[in-house]
Amino acid sequence: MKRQGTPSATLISELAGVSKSTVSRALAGNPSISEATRKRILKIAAEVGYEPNAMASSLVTMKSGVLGFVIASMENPFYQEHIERIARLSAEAGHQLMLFQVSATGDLLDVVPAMARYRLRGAIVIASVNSSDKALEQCHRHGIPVVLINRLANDGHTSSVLCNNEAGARVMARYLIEGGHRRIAVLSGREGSIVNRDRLIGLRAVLAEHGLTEVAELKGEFIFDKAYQVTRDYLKARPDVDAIFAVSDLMACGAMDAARDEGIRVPQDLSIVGFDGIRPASWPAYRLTTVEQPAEEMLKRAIELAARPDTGDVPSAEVVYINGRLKIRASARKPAAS
Amino acid sequence: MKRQGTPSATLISELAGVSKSTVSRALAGNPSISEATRKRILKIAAEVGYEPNAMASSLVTMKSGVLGFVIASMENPFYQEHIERIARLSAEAGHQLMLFQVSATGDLLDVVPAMARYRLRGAIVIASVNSSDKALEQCHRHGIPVVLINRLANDGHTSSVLCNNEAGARVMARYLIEGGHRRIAVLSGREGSIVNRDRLIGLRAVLAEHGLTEVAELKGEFIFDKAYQVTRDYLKARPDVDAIFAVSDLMACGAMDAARDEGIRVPQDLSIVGFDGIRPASWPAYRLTTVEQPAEEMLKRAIELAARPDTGDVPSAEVVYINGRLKIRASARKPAAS
DNA sequence: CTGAAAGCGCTTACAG
DNA sequence: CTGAAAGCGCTTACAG
Repeated sequence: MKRQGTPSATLISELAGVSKSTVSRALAGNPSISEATRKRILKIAAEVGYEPNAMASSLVTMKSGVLGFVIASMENPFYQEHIERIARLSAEAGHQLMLFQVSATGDLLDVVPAMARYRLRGAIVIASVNSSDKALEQCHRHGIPVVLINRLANDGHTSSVLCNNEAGARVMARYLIEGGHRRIAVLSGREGSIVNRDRLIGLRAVLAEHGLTEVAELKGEFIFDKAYQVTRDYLKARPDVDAIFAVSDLMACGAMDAARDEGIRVPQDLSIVGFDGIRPASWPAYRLTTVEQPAEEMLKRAIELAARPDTGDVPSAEVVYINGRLKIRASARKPAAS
Repeated sequence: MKRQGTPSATLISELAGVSKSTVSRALAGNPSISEATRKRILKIAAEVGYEPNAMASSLVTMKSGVLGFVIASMENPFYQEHIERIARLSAEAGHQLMLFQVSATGDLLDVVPAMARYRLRGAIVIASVNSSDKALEQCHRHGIPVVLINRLANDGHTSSVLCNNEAGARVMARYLIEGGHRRIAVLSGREGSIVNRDRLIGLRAVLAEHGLTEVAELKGEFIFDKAYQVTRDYLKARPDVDAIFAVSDLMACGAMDAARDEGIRVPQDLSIVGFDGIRPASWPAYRLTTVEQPAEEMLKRAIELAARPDTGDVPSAEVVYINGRLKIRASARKPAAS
């Protein structure tokens, strides 16, 4: 009368007339079990709908199949768009994904206790969540490898996967120059963000090679409305500007809307480019020329690093950069065909 | 030499010189523990960074604090945008969220085994994942209450939370009529979708009250590109149409882009409205008049239903409808001020 | 107010 | 090829 709820290995073993050790082995595909018994056990398990309790397994094996994915309340749709992708990739790699959300003003530290309670195999943290050294150190103490997306840590044990933001910005800057643009303004993101920093560095390096500097820095803070407003204010005075290099697609879209509302044609009067590869950037309203982050590869690598088998000896942190890809659409004047 | 890894209750008990029962009680806030011992235990626990193993707890308490969130690879950004919201709401309700992703051509059935292995407390399934009767029945057998978002099941145990799509469509239709629109085309979604069905029903009911029917049905299948193309083809012939009622914001944005590319001004020449409340709909490129789904309330209710305490006796399925809200922006001609 | 014991559902040496 | 036993880290009656 005990087993009224979910079937357990014990139930199957009774039904099959074997020990629960055998049931466990049969379901795990242990080759030491005879074909006949395995078949019988599998059949019975299927009939009663038995699935081994993952919590119990992980308790005894001392390893978890659960990866944490830490997100922040974010304005940038880039990560939102890839949530399915990371869920799919984790599943393919044999892991489950558990979501942790930290508020815009919070810190990774807020969710470390929960992460620890679930004894995560590893965790992936997106750039927009504040990750204090203390939080990172606690993760390490809890034995949870963490990998940061588009962000760097300087402790010895936190890995990072980044789009090669500087290189991508260089490619874009060169494209702009080849297109004949000389007076380039930059629409920048939040200070202190490594994404913002590296993309600016890339742009400025190329400008410098050509004896140029940006004609203006508009501070969009990675926020759509802010980007719209600051761009609109800037354009109102009809400045002598060729192109706006936005540090993110979201801001580029805001800038394009500002131009439209000012009656400025893109790209005839002004080129606008972005970085990221968000969906709306491809819509006819924008047709944004941009550098696409290699999301699939980045996430795949992040999962590998987060789930890296625990080889006793300290696996030193890895930092991997993956190149983005220039996506030419219609928001920037193109180089003359050669 | 055993406890080298993550601290356990046993470690704390040794450090504090008490039994692990006491440790467990102290951390659970059991009032039978004296202030002094509790303080001491809490202090030690904090020092070594002890967090009780959630897997072990759920094993003995036989209850899980984990909710499943089942998503599909989807074109519609509506749910993507609310992933943070549901993560936050779950956390506030004391649950963790585990993500399950089923492919566009797959079925909920694909992830039921995984859901079962983790002995989920409950699961929330968004409209775009195919949920066969068989999948739903298996969830029931596994004791996992499932709640469907914007979709209905006809078995007796699956709950649903829906935006009141029909009522919302009625409100919008009336608004259009009051604005003087008489020749209204509809840009519809996928057949068989209850969202599509109910929104069409609402629209048509109001049209009928005014002796009208739609002047055309454009099939957008809930896909941006499709909506753009079908609308553009339709508008090319300069049909005599007042307004396009799009069954989703995403399609409305596609339709607006089509109008723009055809040189048709919105709303001067043509009104276009949507339904959902996605972010880009609020951007200056669109300024879309729409009906916003009450996502916060819907998700909150869904979480409550999915986490409903298991009261032995079968909790019959609940179906809750929540009204959307008309959001007036600039994509539709407004009724004359009265 | 606290502890010893049993048990949740598994896996894995250790025997045979 | 299979089983009995121990144990993963907890919680919870049951005693005291």
